[in-house]
Amino acid sequence: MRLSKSFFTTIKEDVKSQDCKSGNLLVRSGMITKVGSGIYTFLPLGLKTLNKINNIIREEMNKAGAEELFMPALIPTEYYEASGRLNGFGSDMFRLTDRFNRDYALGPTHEELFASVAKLKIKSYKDMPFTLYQIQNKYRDEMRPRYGLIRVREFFMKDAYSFDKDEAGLSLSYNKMYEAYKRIFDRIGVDYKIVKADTGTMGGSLSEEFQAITDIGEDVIVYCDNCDYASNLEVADVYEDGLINEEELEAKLVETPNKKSIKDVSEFLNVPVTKLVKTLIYKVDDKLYAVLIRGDRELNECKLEKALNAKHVELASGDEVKNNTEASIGFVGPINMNLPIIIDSEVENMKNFVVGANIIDYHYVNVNLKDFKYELSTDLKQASNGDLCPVCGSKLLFKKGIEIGNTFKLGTKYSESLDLKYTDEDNNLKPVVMGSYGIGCARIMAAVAEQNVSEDGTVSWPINIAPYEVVIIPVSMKDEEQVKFSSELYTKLNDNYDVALDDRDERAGVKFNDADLIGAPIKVIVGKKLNEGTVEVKYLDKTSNVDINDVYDYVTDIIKENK
RNA sequence: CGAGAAGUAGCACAGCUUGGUAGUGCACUUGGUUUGGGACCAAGGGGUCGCAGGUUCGAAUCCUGUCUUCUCGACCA
Repeated sequence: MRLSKSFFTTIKEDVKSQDCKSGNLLVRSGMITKVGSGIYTFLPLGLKTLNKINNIIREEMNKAGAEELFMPALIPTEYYEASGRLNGFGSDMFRLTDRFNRDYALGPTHEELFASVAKLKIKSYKDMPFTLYQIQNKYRDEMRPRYGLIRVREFFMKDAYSFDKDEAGLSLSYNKMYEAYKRIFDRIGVDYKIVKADTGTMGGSLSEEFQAITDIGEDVIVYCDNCDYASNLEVADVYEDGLINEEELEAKLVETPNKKSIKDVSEFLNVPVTKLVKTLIYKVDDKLYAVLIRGDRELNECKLEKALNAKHVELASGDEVKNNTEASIGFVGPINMNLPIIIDSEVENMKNFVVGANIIDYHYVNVNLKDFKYELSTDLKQASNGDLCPVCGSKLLFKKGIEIGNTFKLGTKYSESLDLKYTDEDNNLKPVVMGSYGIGCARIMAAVAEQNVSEDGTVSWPINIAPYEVVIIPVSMKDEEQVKFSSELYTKLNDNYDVALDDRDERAGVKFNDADLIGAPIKVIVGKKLNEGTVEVKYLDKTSNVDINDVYDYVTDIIKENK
């Protein structure tokens, strides 16, 4: 593209409307522009990158045997009624009515429609497996859109579903998508980690997320450098201390005046915090529970929610604790507790520990499991700094990530609620076994930008998704030789590559700055040294003087090597 | 949804307290000088001050309502 003839517009200063580096860069470089809260237009430059991302996704999906289709965003609400999710989405779903007062939604997700499409084909076990996908807009009425393209209300998503007759088939389909996802993200050039993730309230047996590593990530990922272990914090396992071999003593009441915190009690009684067990009163869907966990641990609310199959959990207020136990915060404990008790599995391995006495200003020491009854023991620990890898025992590391992809073994949850069944070899009706696979297309763009923005607010795009692979800059448009050479090189390169020729009648500084803003990985600067027979080629941070007869090969070699 | 803040030219802002008919920088137009990292000088163009109502001789400014946007929190298949 000749920039003089292009819809190309950049903004010199930071924009106030953006709250992160990538949003600022994307707006300043003229790739996107904001229309409303969480709603964006993709300008020609931005659409080039988005299309490149989408093409890579398409190529790899097709290679993996998935077939593309296209569904509407405007969906009659009957589809969501049938699956029972109309209320589940609540106000996250954009709803509207037509002129006859019929109800519609802007689809937040398309499980229902995929299932109804699959029904067209699936009658017998012989009709599977197959995988369908689309790249389409999704609509979610987010409470608070933010971070440029990262949390928006209308967004592009590649969603795919696999349909199999059994778990074994699902595993094969799943692995194909998993491998395709790795190739997609590798080709795009995003820095990512694959982590174990929450299977949510939707059930399903395995969920893995592809997380782009950035500081503005909304998820925390936990990983190990020594082995492959990586997990979303929500479900991260922690290395658990084993059974303590101690003779069980008799529980004893001790006075601990005004010692409420774990630290205070530990110091006052002179016992290590790992000998303490704290009792947290949680409100789980309006029902109160006492939850026990070792003194130095934090509780993972996501795990608690799952363990109790609850919709919402929160710590009970001070008043709620007072009104429902014999004590107040700091002194509640499992003995003489009238609320149901849940314990973290690690507590099972402890002996002679300290707990609140359920009497203000008292604790029990030498407490053992036999001293109280509990309903459930399960892993409730939040991984935190200093914890060890549950697989190899090395130190766990933490980073923030943005979810850019998700692969999920859904199983039969949806096929059952959506009545998607087939006849098997023995003439029995069985639910189809499904997998779901999503990618946030434009979110990748934001994540990559976030990862590659430099201090001065410019960017260098990975070559496979750069809007332009090469920018050619004739330094002076008054120099006929520069103009001529640039134009010839442009014509030659542009046949096979995506090239911008900055033939605008601008000062060199303006062109250099704009080139940095649009982030072309290769810059060819045609300047003074042209009459000595060389031009400058800048790739990443390296600048080389290249003979004008070799430039074409030099540039094409860089592209070929890095694609 | 709770708490807070802001809407004035394409962008970033001042003016508002103390009402008198709109301003600065960038961008834009024209002319000139410049020309390897966002040039300079000069002259211009562009705004029903978010919207609606009220007070007043007179409202960007005061009052009421409303819409939108942003920040923090809660929420997030």
